[in-house]
Amino acid sequence: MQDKYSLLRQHIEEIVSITDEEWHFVKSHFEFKSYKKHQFLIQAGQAVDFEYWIIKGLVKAYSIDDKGKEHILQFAMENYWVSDHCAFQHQEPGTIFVDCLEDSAFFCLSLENREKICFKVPAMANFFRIKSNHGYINLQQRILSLLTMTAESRYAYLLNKLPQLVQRVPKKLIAAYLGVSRETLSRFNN
Amino acid sequence: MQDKYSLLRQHIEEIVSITDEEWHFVKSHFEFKSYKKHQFLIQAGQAVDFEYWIIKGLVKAYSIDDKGKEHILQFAMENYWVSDHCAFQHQEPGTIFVDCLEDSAFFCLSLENREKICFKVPAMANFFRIKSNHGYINLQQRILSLLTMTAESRYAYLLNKLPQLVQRVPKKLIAAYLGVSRETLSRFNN
DNA sequence: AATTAAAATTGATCTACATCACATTAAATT
DNA sequence: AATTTAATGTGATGTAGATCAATTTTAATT
Repeated sequence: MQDKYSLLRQHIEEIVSITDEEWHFVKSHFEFKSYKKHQFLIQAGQAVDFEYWIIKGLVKAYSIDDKGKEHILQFAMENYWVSDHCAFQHQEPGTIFVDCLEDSAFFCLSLENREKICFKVPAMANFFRIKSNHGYINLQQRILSLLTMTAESRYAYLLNKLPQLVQRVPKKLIAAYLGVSRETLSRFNN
Repeated sequence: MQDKYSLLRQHIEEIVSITDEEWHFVKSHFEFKSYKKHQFLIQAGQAVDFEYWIIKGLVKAYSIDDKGKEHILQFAMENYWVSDHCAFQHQEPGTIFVDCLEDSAFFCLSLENREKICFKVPAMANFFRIKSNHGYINLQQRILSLLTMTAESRYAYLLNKLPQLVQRVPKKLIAAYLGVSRETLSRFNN
């Protein structure tokens, strides 16, 4: 049964162990969806129904400022989790956009279902705790990079850390992620 | 029994419910410590033994760049959690400093003890999961503020969000938190 | 209270990076 | 293959904020 569900179970069992019975329960709370390139998972102003675990594909999460400029909060690809976590958590209208840079497939988890599985299956509470902790650590490092590094060294750092991402994504989006204009990025090294 | 331990229990029970028995178990895994102003909880290059829950006081978590300049990752006061989470999680030498801006008191939790209580008391796994999630959301908002706002509007935003912090802390540290020089900060508004 | 040290202000100058404008190249779409 | 659309590159110029330097104000410490 090497179907798409088994990928999710593998992802979970890299962090915690769950029994077949628990997995059966957990599995039933996820919903599969797939989207084409350019389609939106989340739009500012609208309800945020899910957190998305990415089976396949690549998305960007971003906000648009008053001048219409795009600022990228996150790129998310296979095995990443993405949502407008703030709006999702508080069940408020979203403030950011999430759309697909490639055709993509997801397992979707509602807030209600997430809380159900976390309180019914303790291992899942630990799974999300540990995942969330890793996410927190990553964001702290990004904040430090924004405070301490020049745009050019942030670019060098990203090239080193996620070379495949820089290949997979137009440079103007890399610029919007690094907090630099695309013109300036284009003037950096090679 | 309105001692310092009851504050911690209150803090936990704002998020999840635990029985007296569970609390007894949890409580025994925390260690109380207090530090004077200017003392270090964590220093770059040294082991990071704990996560700290702040009972009383105020600390800053920061890194020092190659030019000796200080960049503040976090201010933490009563009811906040603070550590070098990255080093703590991986049990590696720290890369940041955490020191006290005021005389402070803490409950300290080792990694081993954190995992023990999370796997023994499911409610605690949920407590840390939910706390970590909130932290993640806050950091995302800070990243967006660094990407989208000018230094001046970041300052206005902070003044509005945490006015008491801005009172409690020298402005040059506020500058180091916002990612702006103290001279520039001093030229803003009122 | 006196002394020392730290914090905040203010001016002058410098620089990393933004913005604007337009040319070039590459990738979608018909 | 031809046409449209998006991505990238490059020069010229502008600006938010940095850095340097010196002064004033405020807070610690003896």
